[in-house]
Amino acid sequence: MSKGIPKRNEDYSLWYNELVKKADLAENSPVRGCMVIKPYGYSIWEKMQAALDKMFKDTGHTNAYFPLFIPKSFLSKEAAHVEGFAKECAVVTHYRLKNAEDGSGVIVDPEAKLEEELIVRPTSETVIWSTYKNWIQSYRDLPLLVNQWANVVRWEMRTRLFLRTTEFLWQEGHTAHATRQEAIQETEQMLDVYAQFAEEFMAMPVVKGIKTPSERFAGAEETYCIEALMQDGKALQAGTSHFLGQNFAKAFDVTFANKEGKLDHVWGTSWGVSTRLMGALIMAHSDDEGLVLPPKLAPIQVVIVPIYKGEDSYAPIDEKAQEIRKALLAKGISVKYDNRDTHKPGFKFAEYELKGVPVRLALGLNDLANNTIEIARRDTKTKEVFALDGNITGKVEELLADIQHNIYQRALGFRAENTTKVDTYEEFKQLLDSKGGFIAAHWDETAETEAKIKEETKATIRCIPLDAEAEEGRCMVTGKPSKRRVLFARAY
RNA sequence: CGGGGUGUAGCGUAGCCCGGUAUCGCGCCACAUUUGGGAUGUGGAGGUCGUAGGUUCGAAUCCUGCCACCCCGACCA
Repeated sequence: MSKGIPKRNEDYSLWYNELVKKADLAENSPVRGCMVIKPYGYSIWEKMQAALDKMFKDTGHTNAYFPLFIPKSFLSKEAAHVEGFAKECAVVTHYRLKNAEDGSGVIVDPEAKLEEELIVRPTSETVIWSTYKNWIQSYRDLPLLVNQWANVVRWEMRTRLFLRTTEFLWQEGHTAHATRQEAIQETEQMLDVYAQFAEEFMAMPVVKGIKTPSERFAGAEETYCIEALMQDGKALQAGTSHFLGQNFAKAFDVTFANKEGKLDHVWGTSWGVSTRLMGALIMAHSDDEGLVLPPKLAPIQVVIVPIYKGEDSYAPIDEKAQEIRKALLAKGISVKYDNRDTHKPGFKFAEYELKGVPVRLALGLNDLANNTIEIARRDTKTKEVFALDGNITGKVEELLADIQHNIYQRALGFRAENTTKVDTYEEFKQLLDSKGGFIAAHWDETAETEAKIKEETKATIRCIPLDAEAEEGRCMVTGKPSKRRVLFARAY
């Protein structure tokens, strides 16, 4: 491992790419746009999964698994849906390889052509709704609350580790309801779950809002989202929850008999977050020394580094360190005791900073003599000497909680500083090119104006915030009346 | 998918213009001395120069196709 990573303020995207690789989160695979998620990176994803999965279960959902392949014909059932995904689908056309006759290797066997091509799922609405048709007959079968953890493939033109990969991991919830109102409530509930997860676990503040019609999910009647602000002033869509209306139910003819015995189409929702959250997590908190992980998602919450001179001094230090390690483990804290004698302490310090371990304990001969331990925290990079006759596990628990809180507050402060109200288009453009961030401005609610702004400034309407206050104003571009401000930003 | 750039050991690179089988640093292995912020010395291992062709007596070097990565556009979780 070479020393250091590029500086954030010199080249943000280079900093990001190098950090992902140097911190052992992921690397590129031989196939364009696909990544290998390395054990350390995957551990973080597993923690995210565990927390989200519990939240889904707590709100009444259960997991299931639907197939990777979708018959091509399914994609054409919901018009807007095809429109949205057709351009980025991977297609399976054959099922067999054979040795080339000239010995040059394997080739696709032309005789093994599929009658109907299979699409590698870009999302699962179509397979799932075609299945739901058989699962739902009566209002007694509703609501149907299912989630799946899966991989999906979207043939994106331009990819970036975690932020946009050809294949990515995600969860997709797909629910069916008897009434419009209930489906909308579900959509909103899951948006709240995402927002709560982002803020509580990722320590990342988000804005809850609604997408404009042009940014809406293909096949949805309404798309809700959570939007986060990254350190370079760009926005990142961190999760979406869609109210599908009866679109998919109609496309796949999913009906139910209501209490009056009348047939009606069911109302649907779908909602998802992906490994893109890893990118959000990295960009929300990390610095020039490496990752800064929120304690609630850090695979290693505490690292203990023994510092000794010669074999003789190791035994007593080891004994004390083991004792502390066990005490922390007993409190449910994940601890790594790094007693490798192949690396010096300074090397280890730098390495755990790169990997974002929230708390570091260093224990040496001086500490043994004084009955103390050195405690360093990653978020502020400060150190203190703690007397071991105090409650070390309590101290660490407190510190972990404080770090979690502190990085959230820091990100919240950053967002506040980088959210600006703007009333003129000139000011808007100027701000985008200087500090960026979220810009709250009036808009005339037309797709034309939205497109014009996007074309001229590359900024998009991230969302119409749910908590946007009613405020009479005039569209900054056309001067037409507007009832509230919407949130603009350049985005990932 | 269009424009630009890059690809040499695990990582970062020199060599390429002006063809003669590869430089340096980090890392790796062994031993010794080290260990409170990325250790030092000595010795050693590791490369079909992204890939497939072509030109040539000879290709990392020149030409062509392909693959991947980075940047800019169009597309997007």
